[in-house]
Amino acid sequence: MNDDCWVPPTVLLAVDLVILTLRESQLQVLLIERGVAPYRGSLALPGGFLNHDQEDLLTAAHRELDEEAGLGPEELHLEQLGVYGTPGRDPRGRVVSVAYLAVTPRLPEPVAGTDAADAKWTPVAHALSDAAPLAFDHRQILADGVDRAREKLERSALATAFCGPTFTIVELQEVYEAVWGVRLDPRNFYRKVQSVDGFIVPAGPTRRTDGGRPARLFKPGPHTTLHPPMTRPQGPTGKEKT
Amino acid sequence: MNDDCWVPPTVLLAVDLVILTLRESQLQVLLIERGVAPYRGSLALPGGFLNHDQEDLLTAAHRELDEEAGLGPEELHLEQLGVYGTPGRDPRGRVVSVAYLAVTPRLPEPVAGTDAADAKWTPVAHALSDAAPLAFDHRQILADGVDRAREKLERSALATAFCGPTFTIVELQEVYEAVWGVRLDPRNFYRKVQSVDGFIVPAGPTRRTDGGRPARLFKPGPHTTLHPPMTRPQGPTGKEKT
DNA sequence: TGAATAGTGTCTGTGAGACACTATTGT
DNA sequence: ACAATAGTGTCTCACAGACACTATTCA
Repeated sequence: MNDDCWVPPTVLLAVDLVILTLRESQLQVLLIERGVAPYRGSLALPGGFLNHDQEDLLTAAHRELDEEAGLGPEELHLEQLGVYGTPGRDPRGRVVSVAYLAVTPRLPEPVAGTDAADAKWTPVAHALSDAAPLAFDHRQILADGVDRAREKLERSALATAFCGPTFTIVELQEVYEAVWGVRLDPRNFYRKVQSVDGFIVPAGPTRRTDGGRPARLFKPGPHTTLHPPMTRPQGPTGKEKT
Repeated sequence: MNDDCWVPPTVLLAVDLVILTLRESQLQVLLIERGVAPYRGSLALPGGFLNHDQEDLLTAAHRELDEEAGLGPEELHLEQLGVYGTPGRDPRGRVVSVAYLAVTPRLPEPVAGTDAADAKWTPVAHALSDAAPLAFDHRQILADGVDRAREKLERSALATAFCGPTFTIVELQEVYEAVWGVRLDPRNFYRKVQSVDGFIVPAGPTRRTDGGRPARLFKPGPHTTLHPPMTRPQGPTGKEKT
């Protein structure tokens, strides 16, 4: 089957980042407008090729995160999402891309003067719609990333990664509502989230709001996996397979 | 940051397969004994490099599955597990490997006369122990694969992929017990599994056993996601993070 | 005082787990 | 008849969801 002189083919390796945050109660993703061909002018996920032959994948992801979004590696949730390597997905040749999922609490204005200052926060619903066709197969990658985030909210403390160092329970609820695309009962959520062992712990006193009773502040607890898990109402949001 | 003449580095791309099955009520994995350096003589997951420049990743995984395990693509659960690309993981150079998880119901004897006839079913517990050091980072890949399987048993109909076209409920229970490493109450499991909508449906009459009442036969139902999910007893099996 | 938001009490239905019990086979 | 395995009934406890109610702030 193999020639004696057969050598395995090589491919170009890239990383792509799905960077999610919550802005204006909406799930948003960081997109950049491509300045070079291919797909020049289209929106795309931040990403790029490995810098050199010995660069680790996760290191490369962090480097791109810093270059294109100005976000350092401190306390930033970063998780491998999958590999996208269909031949023809990139017109430049055989490019295999490793996608990473990142979640950030911060609300920096459209990212300061960085390498790619044309980075824009975009509502996920819009980025996935037909109105804004993304470059390459980035729409699929984004969809997979959002799906992953939805699942991880159930069994992990990922939701706190959307919030600042301290947060109110209502803020946490907004994360669940935005990512899952559902409405939750505040009273039941209030007790449920506190009954999960090690999920959140009280932090400091209270925070004033628009004119109601001030809310208690919490910070992430010691556990990253939730027992019992948060239960997502079965709804039209999660794609059901028949 | 980039030279004008900078070109992105290329890497070698491989696929590795975690092929799980149930034999003698144990979760077992298909391993091959390497005939060539590096790690000659060690046990390793089946896998190999891309055949050519335009081969799709999933296609390559199916090809290796066929070559090394004699398993065709028919009705075989195959799912991307992750990418393993740490520099130095392969002494031959920069090799990035895409791992796939496969689950098979069949119990072919140690695989017929195929390309790699030294493929062996090995209990996962043994393969993960220090007694049988696997080549490369395959121990980590295997551990990740088993973890993924454990999670998927909860929310998907993956368990039926371990069984033949028809199966009894006790057989299905043995899958859960072996993969999760727990004991379940047969009576509660019996009703639970039937209450999950579209998980399993009756098939044919009954199957005789060693000397008790014959069991009804079932086959996989139309749904691949389980509502509500099967609940795994919290135990020392699933790694808890603190 | 009233609007607004935070937080509590309590009921009800569903489902998990425990386990006594019945049903159907081989020897 | 008895052992062995399949399948049913039923109780109890925990928890999700619904929702009335209390608490604390600002205007």
